[in-house]
Amino acid sequence: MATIIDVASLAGVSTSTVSHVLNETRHVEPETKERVMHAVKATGYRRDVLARSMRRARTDSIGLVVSDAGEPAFADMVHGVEEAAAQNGLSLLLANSAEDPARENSAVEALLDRRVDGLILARAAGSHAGLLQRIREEQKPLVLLDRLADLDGQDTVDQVGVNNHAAMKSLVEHLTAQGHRRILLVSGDLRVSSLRERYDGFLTAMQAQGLDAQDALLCEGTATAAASFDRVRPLLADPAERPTAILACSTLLAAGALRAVQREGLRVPGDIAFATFDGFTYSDLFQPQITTVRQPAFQLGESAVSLLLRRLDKPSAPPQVLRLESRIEFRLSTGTTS
Amino acid sequence: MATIIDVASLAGVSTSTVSHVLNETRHVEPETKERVMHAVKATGYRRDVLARSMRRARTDSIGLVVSDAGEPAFADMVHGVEEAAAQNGLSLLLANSAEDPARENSAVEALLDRRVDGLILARAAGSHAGLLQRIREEQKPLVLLDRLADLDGQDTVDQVGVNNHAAMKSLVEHLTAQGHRRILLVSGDLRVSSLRERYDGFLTAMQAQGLDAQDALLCEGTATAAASFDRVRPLLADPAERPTAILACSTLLAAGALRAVQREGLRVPGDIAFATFDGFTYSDLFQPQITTVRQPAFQLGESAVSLLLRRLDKPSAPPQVLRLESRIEFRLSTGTTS
DNA sequence: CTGAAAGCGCTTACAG
DNA sequence: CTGAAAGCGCTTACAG
Repeated sequence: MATIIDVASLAGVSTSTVSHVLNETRHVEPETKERVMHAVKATGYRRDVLARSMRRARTDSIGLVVSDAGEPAFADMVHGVEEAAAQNGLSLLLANSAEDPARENSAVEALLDRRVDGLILARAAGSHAGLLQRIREEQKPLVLLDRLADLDGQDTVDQVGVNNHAAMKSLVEHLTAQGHRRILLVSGDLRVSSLRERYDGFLTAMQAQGLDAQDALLCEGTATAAASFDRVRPLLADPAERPTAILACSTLLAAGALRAVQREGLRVPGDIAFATFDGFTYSDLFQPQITTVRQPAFQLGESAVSLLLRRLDKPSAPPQVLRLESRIEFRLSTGTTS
Repeated sequence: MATIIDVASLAGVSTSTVSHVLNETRHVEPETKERVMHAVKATGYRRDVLARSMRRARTDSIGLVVSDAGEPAFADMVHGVEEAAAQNGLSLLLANSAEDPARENSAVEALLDRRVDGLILARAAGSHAGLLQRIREEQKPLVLLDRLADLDGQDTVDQVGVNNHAAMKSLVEHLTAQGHRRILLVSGDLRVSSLRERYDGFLTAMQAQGLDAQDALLCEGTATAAASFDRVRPLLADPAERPTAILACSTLLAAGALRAVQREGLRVPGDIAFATFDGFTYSDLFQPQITTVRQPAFQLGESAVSLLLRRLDKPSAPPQVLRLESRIEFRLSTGTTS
């Protein structure tokens, strides 16, 4: 491989000049510049990214750690991040914590070791409190994605998520407008900020409708489809007691709850209404057609990169919290009996 | 940040010794070794990955370029690659070509520039012929994933995909056993090896059943759900002429075809049978329940990393072609009328 | 068993 | 407008 020395000697200039031409970092006589560019072509020279990064503050790469690479919503976020990164000439280093805080920590350390210019994190449930502190002490630009930090009023970190409260409010209003009073919320692991927000939003919205928490059935802490199934099924047994609507806070939880509904021989929406966050692919093609709060996952990823670029540009700018709007796809599962 | 010099002087040894202790690359007196390790702790020293990579042949990173990061099957492959890479201490650089050969080329160049130890490629439809040649001339270890190369009998590159022929054969036999003769194949872009294999497998299997190509309806070249819809719908209009079964070769194609079926007011499987490759999430929870050839996408990703590691270990080993088996989920969409 | 020193391929003050 | 040279933080022959 040709080095900058080869180019310099072929062009009859110093390596400084070659470097400055390549980086456009100081004025070079047009004629000299052209000689350099010719030498670059002739030698097939390609700048060594590693050597370059070692000298500069930047590596032109960013790191992304997601909590569950297997979930479609996160896959879409990854997609969005990749797209935006590539468009800005940044390479993307991807890691998956699989909801394991220890893996999350080592993934972050590996990325810090590789000197990524910045980090985007969709943290694991139960993410270690020290992690953000650690990244801060490394002074590494950071953007939280989807799973945000509750920084007691202080926005000390850039974040982008969806407006869970608003979406939940619309959903609850939609259900109560149709007479539903006993609504089962399958809320999942409340250490996850997005799930916590949906949970809080639910309670607030119910209260606003004059329904207190007594009216609500709450399944907290369920983290898997199997757990969701196990928790939901017993609640459906007694026709007099059972909820008239189920609201699942993630795809996994929805899958478990829906299976419970089917195992109990109930029909959606005939016997029970059903809605979910995130949801299933191509919902409109299948029965039951399920009302779904669809996150703009791809855009979340893109926005995370935007925030990061802004932070790289202006390290001291005030932190920004972005809330994108989810779109609610109303379908027959919460409509009148078909 | 502490450097190796800080560690060396604190331990009272040379940087060589520190380096050798850290890399376990030559014998060091136990006592000396301990002094070094203490100094490492005391200084909070972390080896600079960039400087290290510059001196060594390896960067402990691999590059993955997928053709469509938005597709669930590819997302699962990414997941599998990440998992296996992390387990082997490799960082993963991810890029998406979005089925654009030009983007694919620049993604590969970016990864080569970053000196990844090896590349895993799920190539774009219409991938430039020169790409593999280019990677070979860089002598960069390469594994093809899912979208394999037809190397006229010569296996000159490591590859891992699924056994498309066998899966297609089972599917066709399943359909013909139920009396289907007019089967519509929505086959997609035949430049994509996996789709080509499914197409070829279909023709072979039909022939083996004594059905010639005349009996088959073939939709080639459709690359999107919309194209699939447009091509399929007219074929369903005439009850006397229409196929009795539809076989889609990807999720996207299935979505378009299924929409066409529904728009024509046909019922699955009452009016027409339906099966697909890849398919939809949680198919068992929804109607119609669609018979699906499920790729072991995660394992494909893992296997690609295995092949790459093997290649890194033994650069001159004979290339290996891995074919994993797909699992066919038989469901009501190809069963008797429900 | 260990060290002094060259060198990987760049960037960037410093000097003119 | 350009160049000589230091230096980024390591690894690794070479030497003893």
